[in-house]
Amino acid sequence: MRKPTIKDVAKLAKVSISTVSRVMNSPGSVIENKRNAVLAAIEQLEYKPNALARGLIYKKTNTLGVVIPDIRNPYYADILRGMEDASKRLGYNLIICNTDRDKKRLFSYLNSFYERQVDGILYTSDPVYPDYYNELMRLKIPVMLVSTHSMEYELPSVKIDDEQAAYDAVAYLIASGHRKIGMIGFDLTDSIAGLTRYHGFIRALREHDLDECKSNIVYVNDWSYDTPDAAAQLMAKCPDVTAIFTASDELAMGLLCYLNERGISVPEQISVIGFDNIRLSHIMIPKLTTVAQPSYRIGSRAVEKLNTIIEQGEDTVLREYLPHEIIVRASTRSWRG
Amino acid sequence: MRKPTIKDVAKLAKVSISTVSRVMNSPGSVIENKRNAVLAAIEQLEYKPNALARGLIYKKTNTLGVVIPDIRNPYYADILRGMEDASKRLGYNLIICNTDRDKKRLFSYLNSFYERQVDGILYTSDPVYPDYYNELMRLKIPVMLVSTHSMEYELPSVKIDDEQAAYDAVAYLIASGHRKIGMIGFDLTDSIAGLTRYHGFIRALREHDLDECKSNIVYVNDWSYDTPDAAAQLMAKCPDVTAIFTASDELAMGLLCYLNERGISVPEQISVIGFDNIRLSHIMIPKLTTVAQPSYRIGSRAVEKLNTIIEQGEDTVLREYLPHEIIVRASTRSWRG
DNA sequence: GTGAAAGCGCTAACAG
DNA sequence: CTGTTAGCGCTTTCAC
Repeated sequence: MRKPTIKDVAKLAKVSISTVSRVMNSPGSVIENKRNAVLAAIEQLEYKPNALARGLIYKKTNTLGVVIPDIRNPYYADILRGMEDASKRLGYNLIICNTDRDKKRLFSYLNSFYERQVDGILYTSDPVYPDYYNELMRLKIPVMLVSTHSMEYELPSVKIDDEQAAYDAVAYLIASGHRKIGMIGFDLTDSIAGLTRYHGFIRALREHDLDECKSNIVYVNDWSYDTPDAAAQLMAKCPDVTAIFTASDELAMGLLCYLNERGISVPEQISVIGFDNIRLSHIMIPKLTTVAQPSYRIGSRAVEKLNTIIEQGEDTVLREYLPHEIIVRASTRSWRG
Repeated sequence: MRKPTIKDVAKLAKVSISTVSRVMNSPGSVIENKRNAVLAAIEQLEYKPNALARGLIYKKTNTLGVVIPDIRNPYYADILRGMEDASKRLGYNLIICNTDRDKKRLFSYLNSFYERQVDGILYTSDPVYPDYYNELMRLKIPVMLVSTHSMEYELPSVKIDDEQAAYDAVAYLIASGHRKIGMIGFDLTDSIAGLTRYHGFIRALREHDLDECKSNIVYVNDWSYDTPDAAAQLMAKCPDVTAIFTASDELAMGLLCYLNERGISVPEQISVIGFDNIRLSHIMIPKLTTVAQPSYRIGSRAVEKLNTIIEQGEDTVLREYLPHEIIVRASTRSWRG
């Protein structure tokens, strides 16, 4: 029942283990009849090289570690899928870990990545706080920030321009004639999905002389499952809004649900624009207008970049921004002031 | 920049590498002052043992491989989350692979699992076809079937009783007074989520003398993203149904979307009951009645079972069934015949 | 108690 | 071209 090793193959093929090793790594350097004997033995024993032993020597495991807040969040699931496909293409396997944005959990996983000698780390969780950065540096393992970035530190990243994307969403609403606009955003302590999108919202308002809307905003912690509750808070705060921008499609779905229950029709009475373009957004009621992130591409691009860093030591572009796009569907309409 | 090894620690602590090894594995057997010296050296160098080297010796990698159709499917995402939490608790890491239900892709990943010496495999994809079974057996690695099972082969599994769950869903509709019932199901070639739920549907009809509804069914291949399309097909086939059972919540969401566009109100004109109880089902419009699978628990239980098989060689219960439950929300109502 | 040495499975000089 | 040998980093006898 023991798995066959290179020795077993060598014995069966009546050659030395180095010859077996050669037929696997540089077949041309082995004379044909011996090579065939080895190949036959490999076939017969169903031999497959032990990746641990190889990894020990090559100091390369072809494994990437990924830390992600929660795989159940469809936005991250899309990114992960992009990572996975690119990884398969480039010969890596992914060790995926959910951090729940918890520091202990994150550090514990990073430690495990180190021990397992992963070739690189895909960091898709939270901004990079100073102590996180230190921990990451201690590991001496290439890191790629995904859907997050850092201006303080020289860490490579792939993401969209969140500030601009939020700006575009709100500007779209304004261009459609809306003058009373609200927002459901993520906590401002989240400097990536929270603060930046808030900034985009504010900038759009200011540039269009709508400063009075500045306080029409409600925040949720991370990926709240009580999204209708956030909607309720916002509507209590500013009942007269005609359009709402949400920082995620989940939030938008909760909002849609809340408005529907209150008998407020979308988009007739209130327009809603989401963020992310998750796969379900086109079967929401009504179909959701949203700013699309190239989530899958963010994931795959991140792996590609990480791979070039692993192989070449560095990459040309440090902070890479992928284009976002507004997908107009049925949840928004123009407002006849 | 090289990672410190046990040798570095030994040198710094002025002891042999065996002593270092001992303080890590049986600290009691090392005299105190030496132990402290070693501990100090470990601290100073930030030394962490190389899991590859250890794995080579112990023949245990504390890694589990999981094959799953598509991580973007929220049902599987929930299962994965359960797996992940249990894995963390039990000291494993997960290598997650999306198969897209593609045989080549699956086999390629299984092969990679073998080479990487994973301690066990979580198989959450497709029924176990004969050639899949053979491949699995060749690996000589413990396998756990998750949300799928096999009656032909002696493979351990964790899932719900799909036939009964579907039966219960349909029986619930019937008990609510519905007599014209339709179903959107998965392809019957899918012996797990397709065939069994179809059987449950049929049995419920037969036991309640509703055989005339037997053909009110439409099938989709796997997790179709054109769920509204399937809904359209069903409504064309049997426009007079008053209740529809869908084999997944995604399908239900697509149906809800389609019905809404056609101006057919749910549940007033048509009741809808889904399957899975994904996290979003409680913010659908209307909130979805569904048969809940304990998805998270299925994932965590699977890891627990696999762990006992890995550690003890076998488990008490081979095929384990977890309870399902009907969650009544707003998408169904009783029918006054 | 502790160091020397063998070995996990494999690759990579190094001779021949 | 191919076998022998020396490791990769760590654990584990086996003597001392």
